[in-house]
Amino acid sequence: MKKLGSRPHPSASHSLFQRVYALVRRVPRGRVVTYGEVARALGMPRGARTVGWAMHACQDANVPWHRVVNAQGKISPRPTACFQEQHVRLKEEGIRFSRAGRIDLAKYGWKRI
DNA sequence: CGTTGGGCTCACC
DNA sequence: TGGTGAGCCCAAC
Repeated sequence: MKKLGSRPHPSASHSLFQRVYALVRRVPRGRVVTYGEVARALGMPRGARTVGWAMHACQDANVPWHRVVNAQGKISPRPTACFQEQHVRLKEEGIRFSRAGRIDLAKYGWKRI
């Protein structure tokens, strides 16, 4: 018997990436979610890295990629310029960063995910 | 059709 | 608070 684990949509017409984008699009201004939360919401409890890669590949301007941070409440470090852009965008939305560069997920985390 | 690697996470020091 | 190290998933090659 093969057990494939929890798959929300065995016959998803859209790719996983598209489902990631659809979910992230719902994150409201001034709120953030973590890669792991998005992954779990889509039925992949351990697919956080895949979500990260999906965001990396995202070219849809309607997807607020900057509202996705890591489980520590920090912007995932990467050698590209969008690292700083993410910080700027979040601050513009009113999100506060601790001196260590962390976001209070209890306060700014999107509760509806 | 096997490998690779990425905006990750979690469990431990 | 910070650093490792080992899993994990999926699209690209």
